[in-house]
Amino acid sequence: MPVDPPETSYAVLGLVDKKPGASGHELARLAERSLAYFWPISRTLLYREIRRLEERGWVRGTEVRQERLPDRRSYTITAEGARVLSAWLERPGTGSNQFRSEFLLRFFFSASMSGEAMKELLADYRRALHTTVEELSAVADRLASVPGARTSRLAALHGVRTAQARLGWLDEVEAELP
Amino acid sequence: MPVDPPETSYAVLGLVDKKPGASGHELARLAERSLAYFWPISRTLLYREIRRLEERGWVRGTEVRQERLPDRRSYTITAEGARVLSAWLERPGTGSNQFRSEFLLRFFFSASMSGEAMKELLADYRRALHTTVEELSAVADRLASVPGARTSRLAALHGVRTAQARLGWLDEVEAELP
DNA sequence: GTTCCCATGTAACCCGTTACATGATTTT
DNA sequence: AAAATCATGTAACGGGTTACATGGGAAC
Repeated sequence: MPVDPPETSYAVLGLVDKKPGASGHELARLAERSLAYFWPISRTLLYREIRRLEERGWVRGTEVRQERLPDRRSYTITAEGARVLSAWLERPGTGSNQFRSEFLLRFFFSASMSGEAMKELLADYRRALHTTVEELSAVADRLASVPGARTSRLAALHGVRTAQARLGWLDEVEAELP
Repeated sequence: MPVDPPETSYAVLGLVDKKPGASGHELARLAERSLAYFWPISRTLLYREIRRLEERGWVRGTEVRQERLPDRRSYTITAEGARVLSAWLERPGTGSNQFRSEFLLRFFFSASMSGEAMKELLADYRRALHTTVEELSAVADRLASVPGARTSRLAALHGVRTAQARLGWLDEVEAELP
């Protein structure tokens, strides 16, 4: 275990804090519906992080026997975990944004591409952006009527605005290309 | 060496193709000025990739003795490398976009943040976006007068439009928050 | 005399992904 | 009979980062 936990640890800690008593399975589903758009955490990684949080004493897990369903481990944040989470939130971040776009990589080298491949490249990107706009708009709309979900809704809106701007960029590009 | 090369291999291959005869050092600088915004490649990683491209026979490196400056290795794409690069460009991509925003992660959990920390979080983000807009606008402007740099210029513009949209989002957020 | 540029690497680390594994219960 | 849901993991891999290393020439 590294001395300095990765940001993902705080992400999972935050999830446990947000949904006390949740199981790994439930946290994974929550992550998939929320964090996934700006901080993806695969199921396997999430289980590993939970284990580490428990080792550090930031969350406590208790075995819960269930009748029909398989047994589950239920997690709650500890007092120390809450302190650590709060300290992380107050501390200014590094502002790191990692962004890797396969589309832009191909587009950057597209000079020697055939016209057909170029058209497909742009069309695929447009489709993907369109899907994003629809998905995230739906999320934002749903969250509009959920109390206490303001930042979640705004985070979704961040994705919507980003995708919309890129659709606009695509229009600019297609107007310019032959 | 894995059977299937990572996208970064093609990125470096593309760079060698774009700038024949360049050294690792030069390629690293080129990557820093161009790819870095949407496909960052650290210097160390780039040197490793070049070596692998050479092992695969996609680029050929020749030692160049220099007088005043240290010796350098100059790289050129091979016929097979050109075929592979072209095939990669024609082949439809997976459309993968990896995006991880430390800002959004903190923002998502900002419910329990102090007002001060919240203000700082937003201010930092605004500053970073502002810097991006200025940097990339300058790049795009410069490339406007460079022949054959259309896609490079448009790639920069993609970043500008994205950052502008996020600044607009910040306005929305600040209008809504107390 | 310190700092910047050229130039190329090695070593260690670890975060995150993918594939594999198991098994009961409920729904279609 | 098949597929989805609940539930939790292990193992292997590798892409990418960071720190460390060296050394000459030029510029300030």
